[in-house]
Amino acid sequence: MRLSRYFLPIIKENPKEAEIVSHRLMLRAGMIRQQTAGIYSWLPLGMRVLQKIEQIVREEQNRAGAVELLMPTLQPADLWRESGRYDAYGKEMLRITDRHERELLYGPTNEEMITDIFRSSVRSYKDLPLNLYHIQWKFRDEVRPRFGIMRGREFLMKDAYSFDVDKEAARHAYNRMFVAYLRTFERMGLKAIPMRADTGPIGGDMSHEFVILASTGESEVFCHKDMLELEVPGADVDFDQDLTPIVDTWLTPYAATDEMHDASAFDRIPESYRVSARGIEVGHIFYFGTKYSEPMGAKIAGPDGVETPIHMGSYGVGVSRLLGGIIEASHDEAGIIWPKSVAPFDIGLINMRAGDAGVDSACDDLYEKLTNAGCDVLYDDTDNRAGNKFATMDLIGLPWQLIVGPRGLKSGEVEIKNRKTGERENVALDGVVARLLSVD
RNA sequence: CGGGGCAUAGCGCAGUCUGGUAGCGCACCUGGUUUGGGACCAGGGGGUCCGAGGUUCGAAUCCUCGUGCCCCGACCA
Repeated sequence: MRLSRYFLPIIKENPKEAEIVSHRLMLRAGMIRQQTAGIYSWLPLGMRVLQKIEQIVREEQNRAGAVELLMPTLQPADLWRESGRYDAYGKEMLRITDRHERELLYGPTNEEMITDIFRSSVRSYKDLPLNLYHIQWKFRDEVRPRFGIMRGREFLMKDAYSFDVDKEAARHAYNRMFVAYLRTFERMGLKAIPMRADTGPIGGDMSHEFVILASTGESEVFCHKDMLELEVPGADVDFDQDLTPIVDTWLTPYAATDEMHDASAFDRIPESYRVSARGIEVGHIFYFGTKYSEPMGAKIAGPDGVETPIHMGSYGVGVSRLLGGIIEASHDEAGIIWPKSVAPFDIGLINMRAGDAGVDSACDDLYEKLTNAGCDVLYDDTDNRAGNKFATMDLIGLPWQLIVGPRGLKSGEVEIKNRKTGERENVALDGVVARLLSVD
């Protein structure tokens, strides 16, 4: 993409409303624009990252055997009356009336709707297990939206719902999502720690929040240092096998959020192994049994022909929140540092002397070669003063910068810079494409 | 929902106390000089001063009532 033809509204000064670093950087890098409290437009750069994150989530859901569909943002109120949540949900739910006075709501979550879809078509235990998910915008009318995209009212969420014949089968479904989440966050360069969460009236140990550590996190979290060293399962993990051994290794070291914290258990950990930090919740999984299937009549016939309510679980990932989370976890004074897997572009190509025939043609040539090699390149071909090109590239945080100017070309060299380490390297012009293709 | 604050050009702000031609920096446009890490010179454009009422010869400024946004707390992917 040529910058001269792109839409990248960089802001040089700090918007005063943005207190935390991810919010500030997203506004400054031209990724988002607030439209009203807790509601944002996604500008081109932000949308690219959002789609990258979404795609990683999607790939790992698919790998774990979940099946994608798409449910609407608007839902009929009657569905929620069936589960009893229409009244219970309170003011956080945005309620809408259409021209025929029909009551609708902007979905804050989709348990009711997915249960409705399931019950209309599935009758037999032979159709199970089943895990359906979608990635769709949600709306929760938070009292106080804040931190930019991290706590918006409108947010993009991946929500998956599992359907199983009994609790044991549901545990396997739970474990599959557990492992999928470990992989999902790892791929985004995040250390996400599963922490036991409140299960509410269901009880048991089948609810976990996935929390990433960041100094600006909203809540306080505690864990054993070992938790940070655990190995995340590889892409070859077999989701049909018993995943309990993997999950158990992740449930053994101490890890708890503020509200689940057991101070005395924590104190039994040797002091040098205690980690107490701030955390951002990026995922939440839980098993809730027949909470919705029972009132909504979602039953299946077992081998004996007897109909029983299905056992369900739901599994959420805050897709839009992850952008903020990743930035909180990965930035410096100059701006964002995107992990390669979610970077909006792989390489920023800087033309130091736009308008100079020699530099232009060298840049154009590199742009074409890198693009043909499958790289996403943001090519700054503008004739702005040299100075702020670097600042812009640093701000938007592309993993690599490729700097081409008359000085280097004189000796047939260009410069590459690693955004993360700040290391610069001069490379022969004819070898730089190969060099960039070989780096991470 | 409790507490605090803010609203003046795209962004950051001054002006408000003490009413009298709407300003500054950055950004933007034109011309020129520049060019290797947030340039320089000259010129220029851009404002229902959040809204509605009121007081006054005259309101960004004073009064009343709204609205929006931000921050702290309680609640949440």
